[in-house]
Amino acid sequence: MQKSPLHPFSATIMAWYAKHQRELPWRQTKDPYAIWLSEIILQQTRVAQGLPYFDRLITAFPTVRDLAEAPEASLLRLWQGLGYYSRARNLQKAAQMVMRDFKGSFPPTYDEIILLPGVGPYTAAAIASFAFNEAKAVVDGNVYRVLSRVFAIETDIASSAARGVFTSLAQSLIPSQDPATFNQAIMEFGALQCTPAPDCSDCPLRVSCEALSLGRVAELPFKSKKTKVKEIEMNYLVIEQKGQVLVRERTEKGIWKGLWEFYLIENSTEWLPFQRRALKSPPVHLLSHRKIHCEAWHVQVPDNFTLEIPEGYSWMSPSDFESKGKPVLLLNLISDNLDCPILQDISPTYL
DNA sequence: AAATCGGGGTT
DNA sequence: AACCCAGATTT
Repeated sequence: MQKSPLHPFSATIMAWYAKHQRELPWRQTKDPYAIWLSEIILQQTRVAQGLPYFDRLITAFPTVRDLAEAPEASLLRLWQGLGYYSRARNLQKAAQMVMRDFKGSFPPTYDEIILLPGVGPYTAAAIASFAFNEAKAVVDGNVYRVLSRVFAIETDIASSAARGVFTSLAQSLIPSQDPATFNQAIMEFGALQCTPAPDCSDCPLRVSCEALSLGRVAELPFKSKKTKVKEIEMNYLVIEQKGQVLVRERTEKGIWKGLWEFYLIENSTEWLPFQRRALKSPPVHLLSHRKIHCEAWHVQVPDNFTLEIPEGYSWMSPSDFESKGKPVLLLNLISDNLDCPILQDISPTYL
C-alpha cells in the first residue's frame, strides 16, 4: 500500500501539538474503556469541567464491568451537575451491551463502536483512532473552526450537509501512519490556538490560513441558527412529615430524566391545607434553551394526618434523598436554605 | 431539517 | 447577553 505524502497542514499542527499539548489523564492510556468514558464526559463539555467527573467515575467504576453492574441511581448521582443526563443513562446501556454482545471486551472498530448508545460519528472516530489506531477523522466543534478558517469554508456548520463536507476534508488530511496524534492535534489546536476569538499573530498557520488573508477569521465558522430560550416556572413544595420528605424521580421525557425532585407545581397555584413557609428562591436558572424561575415553600404535615400521596411520589429520608442525583437548580435551592433543618439534612457532602 | 437536552466559562 | 464547549438522539 502506497503512502500518501503528509499534507503541510497536518505536519504543522502535529508539530505544534508535540510542543503545546496538555497532559490529560485520558491521554496517558490506551484502555478503550477509559477513553470512551472520557469522550462521553467531554461531549459539549469543557475539559476543565469534565476532569473532576472523569476522576470520580473512573475511580468508582474502574472497568466496563463495574459500570455495567452499578445501580443506575449511583451513576446519576456521580454525574450530578454535569448535565445532559441521557449521556449517563446511555453510558450504562452501552456498558451492558459491551458485556453482553461483545463478551466484555470493548469493540475495536469504528463500525462496531458506533453501534453503542450515546456514541455518534465524533465519539466513534475518537475511540477508534485513540484506542485502536484506526484512521477515522474526528469532526467536532474544534475541527469545524480550524478547517473552516484554514481552508476558508463558508458552509453553514448548522446545516446537515456540513458534517459530510468537513468529514471528507478531515479524512483527506489524516495520516494513516498516526491518525491518533492528528486527531488529538487538530482538536487541541482548536481549543488552545484557533479559538473563537484567536490571537493569530503567533499562529504557525498564519502564512497559509485563507481566512486570515481574507480577513474573515472572525466570521468563520459560519453558523446560522440560534437557539431560542423558553421561560418556564417551577414551584417546589418541600413537604415534610415525621422526618421524611415527599419526593419523586423524573421519569417522563424531557429535562432531568432520571433525577429526583421535591413536589413540583408547574405554572399553576394549587395549595395544600397546611401551614407553609416561603423559602429563599434560588437564582434564575439558565439552560441553553430554558430560563427557569423557581419559588419554593416548606410544608410541615402534622404527624397525625394521613396525607394522600400524589401519583409518582413517595416518602424518603433525607439521607436517601441526598444519595439521589438532583438538578443543580435543586442543589441551589437546598444550599440557599440551610436554615431549614430538613434541607440541611439533605445537603450534599460533596460537589 | 429542526428541536431537544445542562451547566458553566468567555467575551 | 450571546456564544461555545472532544455531540447524540428524537421529532
